[in-house]
Amino acid sequence: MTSHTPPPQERGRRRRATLLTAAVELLTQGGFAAVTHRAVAHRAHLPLAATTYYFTSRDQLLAEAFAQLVQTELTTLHTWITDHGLTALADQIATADRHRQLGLWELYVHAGRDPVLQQIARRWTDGCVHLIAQTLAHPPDHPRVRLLYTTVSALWLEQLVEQRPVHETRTLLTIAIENASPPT
Amino acid sequence: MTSHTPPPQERGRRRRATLLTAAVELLTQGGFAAVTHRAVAHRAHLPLAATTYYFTSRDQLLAEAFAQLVQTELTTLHTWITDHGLTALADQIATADRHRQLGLWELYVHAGRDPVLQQIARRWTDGCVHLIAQTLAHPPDHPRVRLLYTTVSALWLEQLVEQRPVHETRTLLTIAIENASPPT
DNA sequence: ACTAAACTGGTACGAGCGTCCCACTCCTCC
DNA sequence: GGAGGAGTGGGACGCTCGTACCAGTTTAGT
Repeated sequence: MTSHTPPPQERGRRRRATLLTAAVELLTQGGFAAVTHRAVAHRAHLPLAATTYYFTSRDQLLAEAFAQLVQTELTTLHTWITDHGLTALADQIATADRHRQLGLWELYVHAGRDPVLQQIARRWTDGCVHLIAQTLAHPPDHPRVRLLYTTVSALWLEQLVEQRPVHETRTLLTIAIENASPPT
Repeated sequence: MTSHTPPPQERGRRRRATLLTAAVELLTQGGFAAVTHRAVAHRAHLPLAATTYYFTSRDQLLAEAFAQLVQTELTTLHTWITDHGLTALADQIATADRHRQLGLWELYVHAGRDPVLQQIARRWTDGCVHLIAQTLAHPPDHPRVRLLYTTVSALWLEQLVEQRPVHETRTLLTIAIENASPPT
């Protein structure tokens, strides 16, 4: 199994999914280095060899975990924004599972060194931009939308890493959204 | 030597510095995981045991390397901005050593999991904000300055990781700077 | 000149890693 | 119901890692 062809049997597919979930969980808890074959297998309650049976290499496992993480994160963000609006994002950032987010960013930065991951990283950015454009009812390729996303993501990362008081982030976020909504 | 007291002898201090430089270089080339005792020692042309003699642990070595990296990066940025101005930053980002920058960001994200590194990360942000405030002749605690820094850093990271066309980054950067300079 | 501390460098240890191997069992399809 | 592929799981290999050890050498202070 060199490429990614899903296992033909039902149980195999389930096992593969279990491993992937375990990998994502480990990634979001201990970051990057925590995703080892043994740790994944142990967490999934499967023997070690299952990891190499369903994934050709650790890199492939990580890439798929990243893709899945991005996917779920996008849908989570989508429902949150439609429910609470953009400005309340600061609270979402403060509330959300820190380690999960850190794992996501860790992989994002790592994507700079790996073309496969880079593609997934772009998909993430595009997804977020699309999401914001939808919320603001702007065309998705509008530079201001693009800029707003960039700013929001940076605020997010900064809050995540440096853990400054939340109200600062909220203030900055408000200004950023104002900037993105030019005189109508 | 549990804490960080500089070696009393001249040669010792030189060796310690050599090791630190080697660690920074490795960090900027292979990222994070590349900074092992053996790799550092080999690069510094010193025996393995020198690393554990001058640094209590790998964590300490990494922390000091991060601090040094932040320091030099800040001064580099300072001279570049005073020479070429803020808008030309996009070119700087495109020109600069990608791996070096990636290493820096890698550690930045990792700082979210480590209080010691977190402090250094804050110092970095504060330094950059101070720098931008100086350039724009604004008070350093002005929210717009703070926001501009955040946006710039995000553009920087995005360009670094996703490697999109540079002119996009330049466009966004220009808008961001406009936003930060309100109607005077 | 002598002593104590700083320093040196080769080596060893135990652990964890990715990956591979292989005898075995189960399932599916003819 | 038998063959063959899919799946299973225990173990092993070769490697690198952080760290510790220690006999020896250099240096600084008296």
